[in-house]
Amino acid sequence: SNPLSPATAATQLPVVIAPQPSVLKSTTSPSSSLPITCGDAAKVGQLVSKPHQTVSSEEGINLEEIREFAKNFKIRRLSLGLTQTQVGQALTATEGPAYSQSAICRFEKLDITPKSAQKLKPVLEKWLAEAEHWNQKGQQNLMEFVGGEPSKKRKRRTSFTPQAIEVLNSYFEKNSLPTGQEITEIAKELNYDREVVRVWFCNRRQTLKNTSKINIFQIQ
Amino acid sequence: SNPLSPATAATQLPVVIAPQPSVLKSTTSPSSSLPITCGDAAKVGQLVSKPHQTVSSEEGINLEEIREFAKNFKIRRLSLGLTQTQVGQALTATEGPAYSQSAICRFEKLDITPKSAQKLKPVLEKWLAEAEHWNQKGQQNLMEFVGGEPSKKRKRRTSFTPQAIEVLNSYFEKNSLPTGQEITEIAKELNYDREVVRVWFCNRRQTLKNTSKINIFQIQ
DNA sequence: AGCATAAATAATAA
DNA sequence: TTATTATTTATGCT
Repeated sequence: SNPLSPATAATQLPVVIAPQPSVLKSTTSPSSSLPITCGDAAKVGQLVSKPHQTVSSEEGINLEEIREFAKNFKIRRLSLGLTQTQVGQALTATEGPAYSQSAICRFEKLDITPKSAQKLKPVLEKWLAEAEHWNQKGQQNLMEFVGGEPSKKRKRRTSFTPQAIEVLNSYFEKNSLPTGQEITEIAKELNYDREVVRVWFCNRRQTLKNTSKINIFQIQ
Repeated sequence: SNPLSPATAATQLPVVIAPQPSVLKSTTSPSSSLPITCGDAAKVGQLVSKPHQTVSSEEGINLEEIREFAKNFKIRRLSLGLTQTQVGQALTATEGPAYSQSAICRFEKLDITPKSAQKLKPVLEKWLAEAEHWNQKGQQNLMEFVGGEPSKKRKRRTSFTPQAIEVLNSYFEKNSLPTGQEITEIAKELNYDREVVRVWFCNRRQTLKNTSKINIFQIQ
């Protein structure tokens, strides 16, 4: 199976979120002493903080339920290793109109009206459950479901221009351990500091080492 | 009590992390087909991917156990709403020498030697358990334990005037990487917070990079 | 309704 | 490790 998920029966430390887990980011700041303007478009995050009003009067919406879901949604999303952007894009692809990163963000923060939240909740719930289902079958399946690149590598930090990197890489391919003389020449050609080029090769070798984690013979 | 933790008995959707949760970020890219140079200082992330070697031969270290812990550590940390920086700072305060954000990052990514990981694991385990304990008693207690501000609010988003942006851009054109001294002067001239100006340059460099990246065909 | 981008967080070159 | 870049999240705005 997935090399990232070996055959050990269960996690050694089963992660069970505490009965009353904290909000991931204390975004719904409880210390906010601003008066709740329960006017035309009060947000869930505001309403739910009112102790006795857990059900939106007009709509018959269980705000408490939504709040719990929003909280759990974030944790489950993170457990799957997904970003708000990924969720938004995937939803846009599968569910129809458009779900921007902003929309996911605002849902998680409950910075939306109860009506919007109520509408969005089942969509997210269904999608997340499906995503978790695919994840069971391996990370690759999840990423396929999400629609992102299966293994989009994080771009390496660099202060070099793309052109320079291309040249450096071509040199590196030929010889990953250039001599001092060669380094000097490359630096001159690219018009970079010699020391910078030397360090680039060091880090490049380092990266190679660190990224060559997977045994090529190990078919998942 | 805490307005964030109302009296509802339990979470409606108890978040139980799946038996085999995925790594949060797919950092250990499985597609890498580079040969493993099992040299002097193989990292846990490297070693653990070798199917039959779950125990480091020399050290008697259970790599699989460490990997599971690292994975769960991240999820549990996020569930508590803590950042790597917070963990590092708190550990530095309570446990002694120094645990930087980078150190936590590297542990979670297992970009460290088994020996280091083995040494760090119990420290993190103990600390995290304690943090979870305090969290049970309310978010405030957790934040107190962590030592950070109870509810550090996100800075309000700054709106630059068009004039200010014009000036900033002209500076950026001349030098996209101003020194601390220069930043201070620019901030003073424009009457903006120094930090705000610094971040503006960071983001501006980012934007430039992202837009100039479009025409790169590095399709392998 | 969502884009553009400021701010915050994580990863990594030095 | 430490500074800085890369990435993600959050929000001002229209």
